[in-house]
Amino acid sequence: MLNPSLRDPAPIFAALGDRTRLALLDKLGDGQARSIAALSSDTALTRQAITKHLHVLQDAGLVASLRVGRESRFAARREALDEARAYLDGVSRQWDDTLGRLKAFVEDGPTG
Amino acid sequence: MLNPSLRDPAPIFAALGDRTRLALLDKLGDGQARSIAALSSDTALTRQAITKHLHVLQDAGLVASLRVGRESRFAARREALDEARAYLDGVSRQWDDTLGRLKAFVEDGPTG
DNA sequence: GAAAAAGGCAACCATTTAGCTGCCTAATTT
DNA sequence: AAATTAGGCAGCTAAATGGTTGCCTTTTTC
Repeated sequence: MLNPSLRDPAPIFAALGDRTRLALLDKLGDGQARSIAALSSDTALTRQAITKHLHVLQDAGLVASLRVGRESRFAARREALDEARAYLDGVSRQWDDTLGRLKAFVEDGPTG
Repeated sequence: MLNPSLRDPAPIFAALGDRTRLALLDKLGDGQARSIAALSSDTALTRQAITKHLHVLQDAGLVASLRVGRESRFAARREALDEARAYLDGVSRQWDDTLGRLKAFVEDGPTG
């Protein structure tokens, strides 16, 4: 098995697998915590749709939220992102060792 | 906007967002091309389920297939993986610059 | 040439997902 | 205290997802 890491990275990738959510992470990328209203303005989607996406990101650990007065502020979290990166780096490292055979697949047809 | 890369990385992440598919990529990680039958053995799932997953991976560019005689051989592809890695690295680099503010969010509450 | 192995195709089902609307509560603002 | 703003909660719908079974074609093998 490749990555014997403790958590299953699939939910993190699943959370990243949506344009709207990637855009939200992009907005939060400056480190500012933002309210749902702030994150919903300048989108075509409704506040509730954005709220759902934020919860998906939060369940995956990619953002954290904090209630402040009447608003809920969301901010990006490094940890889950780093898990995803570490996983992909592990896969990439494994594939590095076998590039020759992959090349052979393309040029000469599969050998396995 | 963060990554002005040509393709939308969301479909790649979506393809990675499933345990079964990550396991398939893991199996293909040694560079050997494998038939659907080979990839379906030792799974609890049916051949057809595995076939569907392989097509999801193929649509995302993470694997390539080649018909050889009566079998379809699948092999891992670097390109899509590298796109995903490059995207996450870009996000990570952006977040690096703002770690101080993220820290402040955790310790002192959000400031935005 | 018959049997077995590999796999494509289609239909079906249950669950999840992505979005909406409507309504209610809780803070702020005026 | 009334109006506004932020957002939670519930219910609904359409489409996508993950899985199944059944059947057919093609290629090997015996």
